[in-house]
Amino acid sequence: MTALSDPGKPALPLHVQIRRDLEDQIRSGVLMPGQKVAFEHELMTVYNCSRMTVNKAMSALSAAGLIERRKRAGTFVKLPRLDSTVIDIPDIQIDITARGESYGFELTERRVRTAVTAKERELAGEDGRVLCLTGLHLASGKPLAVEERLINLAAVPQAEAVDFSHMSPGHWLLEAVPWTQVENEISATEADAELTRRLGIEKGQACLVLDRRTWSGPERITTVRQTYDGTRYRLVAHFDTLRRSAPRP
Amino acid sequence: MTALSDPGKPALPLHVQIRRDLEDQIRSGVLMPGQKVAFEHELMTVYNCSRMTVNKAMSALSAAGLIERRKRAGTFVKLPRLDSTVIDIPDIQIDITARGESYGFELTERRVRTAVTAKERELAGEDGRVLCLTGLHLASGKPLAVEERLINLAAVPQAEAVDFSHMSPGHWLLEAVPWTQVENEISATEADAELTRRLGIEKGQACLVLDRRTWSGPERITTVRQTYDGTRYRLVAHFDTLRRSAPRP
DNA sequence: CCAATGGATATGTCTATACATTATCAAAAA
DNA sequence: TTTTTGATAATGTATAGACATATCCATTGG
Repeated sequence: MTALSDPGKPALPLHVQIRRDLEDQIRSGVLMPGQKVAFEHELMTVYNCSRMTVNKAMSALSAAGLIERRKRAGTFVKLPRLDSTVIDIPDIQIDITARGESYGFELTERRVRTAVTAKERELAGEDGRVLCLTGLHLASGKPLAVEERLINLAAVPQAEAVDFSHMSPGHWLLEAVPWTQVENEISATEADAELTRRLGIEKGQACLVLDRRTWSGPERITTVRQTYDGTRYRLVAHFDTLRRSAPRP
Repeated sequence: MTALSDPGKPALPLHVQIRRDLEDQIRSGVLMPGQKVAFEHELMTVYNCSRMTVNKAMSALSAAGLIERRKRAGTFVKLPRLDSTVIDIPDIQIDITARGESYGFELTERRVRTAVTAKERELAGEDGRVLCLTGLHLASGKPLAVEERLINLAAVPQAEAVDFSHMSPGHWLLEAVPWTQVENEISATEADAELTRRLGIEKGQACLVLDRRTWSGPERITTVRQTYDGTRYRLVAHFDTLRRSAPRP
């Protein structure tokens, strides 16, 4: 067995290597925002490769928003903007189990009805049928979040036959019905009487609210509001500019 | 003047056109998650171009996470995951003016001190000097958010000379000191006595909290907590899977 | 002194080709 | 039947060259 290449380094493609090198220089501060990056023909000689290979690396960084390229002038590290960063909003069940707690779901109410409220009609249209589910997400046995969900039965007819009494509808939907678009909204609210009772928290406590609407193509799938106990759980968003670029292995 | 090409359509590059077409098909539901996308050689004949051009379009979509490519098998629309979506968290000043309200900042407290608390030491290190600013963001003259900020004077010495009495420190920093990394955290809290007084809201009201830490290369720049009035302002996050792909003009 | 012009240059796009890599499928061997 | 083997087909990577496009910069003309 001759070791032609280190098995730990499975011969990373050259354009990936170039991209990584530049990324590292930006991340470490060797290349600061506004500073000029080497020309393509310079990197060509450094890496001893063709311009297309350098171009592929640079184009990827440009698409990721890390650098800016101007004809004749050259390439520069981009001044980052504070908007458009990446955030993780995981499925609540996955999130809870990931932090080592046991997950449970408890269905409180289940109704099938014709769309009447504005919210329901936005989802299912005039006279569409809607599955209304209300339940509780439990972390280590304790209530963590209240969920109020509407499912468009025209788009997901098989949902009507599913027993959600101990299964997270969101988790089921995630696997059963692939979506193509999502809209989320994060807000804060004060716990009203009902939240107080259902989450077992004090009246008036701050809660984090996550509203989510999903589509599958042109069709609306579901609308959900998850209200979290603000003290026990924080909908933590952890992000980082360079994550816009491809993740490392 | 012969109209070789519509001036409204400035001859979009072919690989961009191909990417857009596929994006549109995914967005509209013509191509559903899991479904097979045409082979490269098929798109070659459709668009009458070389394989490299098709490959560029497909690679971009793959990098954006919209499709999955498997050798020999082909290309498929990816099943979306609920995490890692794109969110806009704009600078508060820009955000307020963008929604047509007038913006104002009012400095409440300004101190230069040696790092003593854990938070300060995390920013400036042992015995580092820190600029502590506390202020109020005003939208249309009314308090909207309280800001508590620490600036690492070792990294940003020029901040000590700046008059922040009516200027948002965050906005100044954004232009004065380019950063390379950010970490954010969103949480909810109940308004305590001080928040109640400073924001002019009722005691116990729910507030949205945004904690942010920025780096410039290996160096820490600033730590800030912005606490928003939960009723008047919602830190609204609006996102969409396909935004991972490049934005449209 | 300022404006217009044009050349030089770096990036953008595209082609045609080559070979590498890998998963699939079918035929051959056990 | 099960396993192995090998051909095949798809993507992945890389090349060299060509032309397009935008813009910086110096030279020229007013």
